[in-house]
Amino acid sequence: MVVSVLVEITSRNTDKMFDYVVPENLLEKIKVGVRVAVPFASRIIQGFILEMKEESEYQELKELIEVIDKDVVLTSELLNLGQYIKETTLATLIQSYQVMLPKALKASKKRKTTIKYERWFHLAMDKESALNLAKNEQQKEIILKVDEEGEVLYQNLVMISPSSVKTLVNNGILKEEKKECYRLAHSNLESSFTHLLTQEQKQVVEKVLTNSKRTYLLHGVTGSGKTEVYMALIDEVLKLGKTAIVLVPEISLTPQIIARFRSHFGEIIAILHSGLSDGEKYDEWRKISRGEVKIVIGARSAIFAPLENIGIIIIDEEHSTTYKQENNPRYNAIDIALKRAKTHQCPVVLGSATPSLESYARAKKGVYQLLELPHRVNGKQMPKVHLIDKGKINSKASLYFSTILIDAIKLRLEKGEQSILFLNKRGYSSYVTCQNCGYTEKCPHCDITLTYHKSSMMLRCHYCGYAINKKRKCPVCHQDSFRDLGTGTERLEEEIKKLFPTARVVRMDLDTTTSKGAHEKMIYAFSKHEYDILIGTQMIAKGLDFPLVTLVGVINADTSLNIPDFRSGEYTFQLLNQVAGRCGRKDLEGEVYIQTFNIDHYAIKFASISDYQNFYLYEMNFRRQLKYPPFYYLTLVKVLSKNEQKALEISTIIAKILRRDCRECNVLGPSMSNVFRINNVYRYLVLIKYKSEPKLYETLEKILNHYKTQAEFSIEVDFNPLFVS
DNA sequence: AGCACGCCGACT
DNA sequence: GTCGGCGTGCTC
Repeated sequence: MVVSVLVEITSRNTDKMFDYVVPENLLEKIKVGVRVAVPFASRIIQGFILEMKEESEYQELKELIEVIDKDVVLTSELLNLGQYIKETTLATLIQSYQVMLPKALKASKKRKTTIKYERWFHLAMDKESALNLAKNEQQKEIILKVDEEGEVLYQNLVMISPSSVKTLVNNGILKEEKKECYRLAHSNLESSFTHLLTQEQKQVVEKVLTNSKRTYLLHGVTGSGKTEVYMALIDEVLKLGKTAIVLVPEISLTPQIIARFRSHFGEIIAILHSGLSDGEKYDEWRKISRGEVKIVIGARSAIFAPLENIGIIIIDEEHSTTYKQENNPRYNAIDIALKRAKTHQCPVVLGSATPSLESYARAKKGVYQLLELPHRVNGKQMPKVHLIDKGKINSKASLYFSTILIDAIKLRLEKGEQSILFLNKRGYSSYVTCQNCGYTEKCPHCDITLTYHKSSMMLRCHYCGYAINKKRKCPVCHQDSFRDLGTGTERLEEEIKKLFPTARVVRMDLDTTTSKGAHEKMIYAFSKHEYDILIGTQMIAKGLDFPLVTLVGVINADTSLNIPDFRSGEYTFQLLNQVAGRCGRKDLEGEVYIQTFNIDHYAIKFASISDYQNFYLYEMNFRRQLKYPPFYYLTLVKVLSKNEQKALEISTIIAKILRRDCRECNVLGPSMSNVFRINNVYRYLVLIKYKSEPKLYETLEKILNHYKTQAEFSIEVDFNPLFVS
């Protein structure tokens, strides 16, 4: 017997099958989809069995060394899915498989994450004989305890005497048994979820149930109760004996959401999120793989959960950019969902208050079926939004807050209500500039200014992590005239504390949430009204639900508007909508204040009146004129090199080949990327626009294979990229 | 990816 | 004369 093995080496050069002879003693263990150890060149490596056959064309076969798994890790569905990922993203096949599995199942030189075992002890004989054999009081105590409970964990015996336990086992009185166990810290949050659906929600659920092979776009305003709809749908799916996958953006996978699902569905859920350790993720994965759970909730990669018999796939906040993986394989979880749904003949529900233009356009064309939840469940109007022209702010109290916003916060403090202040920039200041000579502190490895973090007195590069202590004097003119320009959340916090010395303020951004559980603790404390004001970045925009929040302030709506990307308007609209949706969710009315220099910008205007329809029409018109998605497809080719000339040279050649071989494409560039140098690597971009281009994949694959042995530069291909700078 | 093989410069 | 630099090419 011969097996074809895909070796676990991340290189285009080795991304093919290698055949091995199966020795007699392993014949019983081999299966397609298990991991094996094989000799490869002069070492031993891991790989996956992808095929079994009687003979090989290759003459000098080596022998398989070991079969690692007892159970299949890549089911036949996942094997096909990996092929699909490779074909649609041009990643290597091995990358496509690796992305579907937990880290614990990946080959690595470092210490491996393994299955955790518990040590259980029981009596090897009856109580009386055991007691007769006992040599001392401690041994007797242990025997009595074990007899009483039948079976006892090691942890509960060591406190009596670890050495006695050992002796009893050695003398054959106690018997030890190792049992596999799962490590998972259970959330102890209670949930007040009530199960009654509104008429609107019921209709949506019924529509999905009538045709279970479609893709649905659920367009529901913030607070319209999309989660209740998801849960009701899953209830129905479970009744049919089927399973469900729910994807949510990582940052909205809050303890609140988890608690809601847990209290409704109990133990049949597996939850996959970045807060889990590798071991915990592996445990959750095994529960899924063994069919011990029926529902999987998780971020992007949960779409690969090895569930059987899937009855529905739900993708919440479907417009979220987190569903696209930004490194190889550059897949989009929505595409994977559609592919898996086809295999399982089940519906996909894409939910959002602000659907991506691509999805909404598909719904309008009838590719997806549109479902709408236009009202909030509490019967309340959407919060009132006030636009504040930053050009006209002349508040004496503060540089960053308009008087009207300060008054609004003050009012909330007096009424004992909570406020959320949003600023999409962390740190203290985004530039440190010398007022005397104009020198600005920049990262030595990247083309970017350094951000000042006051708490650590350091300047940091947000691209490569470079950090230095802040200097007192300008290194160029030696004057003591550094100024901090541009405001981040850190300075905002300082300012708020100055303005409202008695207010209890908490700041949530990447800097304050790195330690494990910090994020959870802050949310919990804020929900218990231990704070009056929550200041934060992007991470507070999604999913949070606090009944006492009646004010949302957007300090600077222009940060997302100014990113150099054709989707900046769409991102701004989505962000403002989401942030605004954080208030007025229960009985109290909410108000939103948005400070901006672009008070007439369409994205801000339409967001302020929650007018998705007109935003969509306006944005579509712009996309049509400039030949952007959803009217045209995009593919982005990046050429990276430490050698600036080389990057230019290769990207120029690639653009030329594409212009020659893909005549139906519009090839733009090469151009320098927005941040030209990151970590001393230069990047050139070639952007391809097309309605249909039959030869594009083939051409790009040829280019990748042609240059696969090159070490001086690398080429990255991104189909349907979300960021093109 | 890693490692061997291979062909040219500075050393015990 | 040898040690070792990293360029090229192969791995069932």
